[in-house]
Amino acid sequence: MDGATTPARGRKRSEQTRLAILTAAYELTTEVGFPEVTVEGIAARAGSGKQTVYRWWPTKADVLLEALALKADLKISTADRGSFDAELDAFLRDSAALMAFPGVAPVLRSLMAEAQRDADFRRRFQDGFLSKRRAALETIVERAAVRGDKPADLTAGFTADLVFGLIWYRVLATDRLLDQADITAMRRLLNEHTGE
Amino acid sequence: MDGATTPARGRKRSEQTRLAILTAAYELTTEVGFPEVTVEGIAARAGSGKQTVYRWWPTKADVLLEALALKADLKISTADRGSFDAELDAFLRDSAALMAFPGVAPVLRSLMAEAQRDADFRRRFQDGFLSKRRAALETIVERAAVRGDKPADLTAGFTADLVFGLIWYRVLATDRLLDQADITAMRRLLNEHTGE
Amino acid sequence: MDGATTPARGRKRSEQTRLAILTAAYELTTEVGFPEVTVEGIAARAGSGKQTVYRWWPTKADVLLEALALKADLKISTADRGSFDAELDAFLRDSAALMAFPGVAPVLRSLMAEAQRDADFRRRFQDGFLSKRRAALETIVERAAVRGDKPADLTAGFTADLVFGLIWYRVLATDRLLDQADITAMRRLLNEHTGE
Amino acid sequence: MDGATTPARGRKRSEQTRLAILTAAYELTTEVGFPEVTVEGIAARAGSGKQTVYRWWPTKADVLLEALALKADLKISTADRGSFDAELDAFLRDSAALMAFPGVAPVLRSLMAEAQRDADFRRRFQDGFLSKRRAALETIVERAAVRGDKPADLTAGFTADLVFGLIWYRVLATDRLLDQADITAMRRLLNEHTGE
DNA sequence: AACTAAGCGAGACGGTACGTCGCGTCTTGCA
DNA sequence: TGCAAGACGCGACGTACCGTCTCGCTTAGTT
Repeated sequence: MDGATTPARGRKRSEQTRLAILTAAYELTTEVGFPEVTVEGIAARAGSGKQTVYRWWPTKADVLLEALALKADLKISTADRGSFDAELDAFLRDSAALMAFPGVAPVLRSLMAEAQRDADFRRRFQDGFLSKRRAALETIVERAAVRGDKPADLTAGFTADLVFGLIWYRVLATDRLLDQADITAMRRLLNEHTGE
Repeated sequence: MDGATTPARGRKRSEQTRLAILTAAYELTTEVGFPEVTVEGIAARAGSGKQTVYRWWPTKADVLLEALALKADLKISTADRGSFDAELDAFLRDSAALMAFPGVAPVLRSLMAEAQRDADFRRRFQDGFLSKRRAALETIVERAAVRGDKPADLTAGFTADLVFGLIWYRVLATDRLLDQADITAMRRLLNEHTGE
Repeated sequence: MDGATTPARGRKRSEQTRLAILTAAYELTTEVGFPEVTVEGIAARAGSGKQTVYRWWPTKADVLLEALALKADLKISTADRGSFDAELDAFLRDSAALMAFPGVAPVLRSLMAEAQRDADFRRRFQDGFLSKRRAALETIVERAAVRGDKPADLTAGFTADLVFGLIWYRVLATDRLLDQADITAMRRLLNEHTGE
Repeated sequence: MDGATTPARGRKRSEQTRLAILTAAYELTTEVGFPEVTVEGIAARAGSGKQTVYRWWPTKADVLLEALALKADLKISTADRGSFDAELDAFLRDSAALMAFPGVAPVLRSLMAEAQRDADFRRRFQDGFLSKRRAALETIVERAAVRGDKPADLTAGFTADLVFGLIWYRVLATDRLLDQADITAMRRLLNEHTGE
């Protein structure tokens, strides 16, 4: 119900243009870097008018946030793997793989940067990206709690802060991404006193 | 010795102007937020010319980086407190206090954001801020290793990534700062298997 | 035919803004003098953006050159009056009247000065103003030649140099404009040996 | 008397620096054109400080006005040659020669342009250059009046306006200098009705 | 088939800040 | 006191994008 939202008169939104804009934004960002990307530049490369960009996205960061979903596989498996450690391992591997996907790390760094500058986008970035990933990890921790193999004194929230803290700090403040050693160290740290 | 530096001809740099610019930049940032701060605005409030700002700092972020040292006490105690846990506790308290200092959290968020946009500033931010704090924490971990109360399988680098990851992720991605519970949780996590 | 000109897409140029800019430029020049006029000032008074000025005119001198055509009647009568002397008289009176029109003398002095500084504007000033007036005077001389009452050994070009030389030298190097005595002297000089 | 004007204490003005500045100004003007010449540029080329330029000359145009006297022979012969025509001929040849001297025409055009922009310099340019040459020509005309071979109805002033008008209009508004034909035409014009 | 919305590419518009340039003034230390 | 060096306050430059606003055209329903 509530389907009475005006029966959609006039010309329909062009899906082709939408994709052209998202692609242009993503490519431009990888080529010249986010700060050099302009709405004018996106529109020019996409062969669209500026107005068309502004009609559907409030800022260029929002274009990129949507482009990310188009370009990279953002799905994280939260399937039950029998043990907390196995699921944590899968989660960390998935996250590392996402970061290693071409163009993803620079885009995410730019979006996190933009979230510091624009409070409105910050909220959209949290809702559209950050909290989805957080929810996945918290699901794993909570399932471990039910199952009984969760480290005794870790809350889901603190665990998420730790894990995402590591991932983000690496990409934002250092020039290294997560490697196998990091994943191993994190698993050992979070598992060692499980049974205590 | 070392006398090869030109004997300083011409008018000397005005220390008064330097302080006025740093103060103006810091105040403006707390008042209107970093993105709204302009070099023109800084110069206007400081009663200086734009050129004077550009003569000594490459970007407004660099002004703010230097202003931070002026406004906030950036010293972290790395004094030997007898145990790893005591020193970690002091470090975390110091860090939490710094973040809670008026204006510091917004400024640091802005500088980290800027470091994502400007590769040159990124390096200056790392050298002038990030690596100094990292070095302090690594000192603590290494002293613990010598002393023998360091958690067995933690390297200094990974420990730093974990600790700073938590601190930065909190301020960048959430709206909460470190509290006593976080400090306790982190200490317990890093100490529990010390003797194992 | 001649339809090869692109069919004019996008928003059209605002005639209202064009007039506002021309008027602002002319008024500012009479109020504070050409060197104190800035493109910023013109745009501000016209209520336009600087870019709009730069989009249509290469320099502030070009704005003024066009404003001149708007503000002052630049038409010179070259109608056949029966005799060279009568037409020369009319031409000199018209020229003196133009120079006496409010604001015109300062504007023309400024444009001639600018033509010395900027070789590109020099050409536009010649094409858009100087050679038009020259052509008018040369028309008069050539008609006199046909009619037979032209001073024997004066070419059209030299006559133009003499007449415009007098007019311009007066306004540029002295502080007096042409008066009736000057017009009489010039007519006598150029007519006396007509029949010889 | 009045010799009590302080016996000149302190270091004396450096004649070497004065010449270096005048030469630098003249050369720069011929090389890059007056508008591109800056006081900073003059000082840099002369190996002096900006302050030294400002101490002795109010504007760069004044430097150039003085440099002109240094670089070009500004003397005009007003010697009695027996007839008005002979003296006029000499005057016109001298003037044409001056204009043809390397660098002089561009410099004079620039100074005349500057005189339109700066009322104070205008006066100094008139006193230091224009009226000197005018005086020379008026001397010739007045001597002719005494001698009795002056064109009957020409005043000295109007004659000067005509002659200088021609010379200046040519250099300011056209791209041709005076040639032999012009001199001949002018002589014929001003002499033909001498005996009437 | 005609009418009425909307979407669209194009591009002009009012703004605002950029980073640079040159102005003319003011130390600073040496001659 | 003159001078070279050079920092300073100031203000305009011409450019780049911002986000908004026509403009004429295209694409769909709705009458």
